[in-house]
Amino acid sequence: MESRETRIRYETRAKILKALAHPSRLKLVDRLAEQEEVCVCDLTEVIGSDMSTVSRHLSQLRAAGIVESEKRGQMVYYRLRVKCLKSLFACIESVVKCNVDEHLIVLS
Amino acid sequence: MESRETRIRYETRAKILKALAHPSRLKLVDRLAEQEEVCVCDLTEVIGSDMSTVSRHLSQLRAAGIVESEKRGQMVYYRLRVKCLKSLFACIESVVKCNVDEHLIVLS
DNA sequence: GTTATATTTGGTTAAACATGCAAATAACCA
DNA sequence: TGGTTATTTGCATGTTTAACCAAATATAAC
Repeated sequence: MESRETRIRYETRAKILKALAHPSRLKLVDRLAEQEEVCVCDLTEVIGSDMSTVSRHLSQLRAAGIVESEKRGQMVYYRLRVKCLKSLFACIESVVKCNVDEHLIVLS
Repeated sequence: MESRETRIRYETRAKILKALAHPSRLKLVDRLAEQEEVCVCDLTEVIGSDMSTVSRHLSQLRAAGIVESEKRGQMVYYRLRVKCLKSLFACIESVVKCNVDEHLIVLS
């Protein structure tokens, strides 16, 4: 017995977490946390994949409301739309630390 | 130019986020936040999927170090291993709120 | 207008994920 | 021992994801 609202709430949260749940996208967010805005070409260098791949990662972050973009000239600049990432990552890190402490190896 | 440590750090974080990035697993975490420990059978009722499916979701959360389990008798009890989920979800919620405010509909 | 640059989108392919059913385990009960 | 309950695992299936290349779009420069 679950209300439609409840279901949507969990799906919405999951969608946002999923948007963050990829090494390249985490790296993009980290890079955007250092500098107000960065163009796709610079972000592509950071990631080291094909630009089309990076563009799709950025689309996912934008669809989740984590970043926003603005085109100026022939370049597209992305910036973070969310300020609380630091506390979120602090939590993730505490999981990591706890895993390491207890020798629970998460990464294969 | 990326060190092995850096790569592993992002992969580790992504793995934890991915473990959380599913509606059923978020619901499991929410349920476990209300009560010290809950058996698989009760969690299965909360989710409403096949018990085998719920068991696999729980394995994923455990592999990421988010929950831990203990068998007592014929039942297996799961409990949260992480205490900071509240601030993590607060961040996710702030993204949701921001999205709603700006009429950026995240959910199809 | 033509050419070059930045970015996104279409198409394809391989890998990962989610799910349910059935079978395997394990513990308890009679 | 044999039967019941709780949980996990093997297997099959359909869905989603990630990646790259190539093509489309858009803007700037000449």
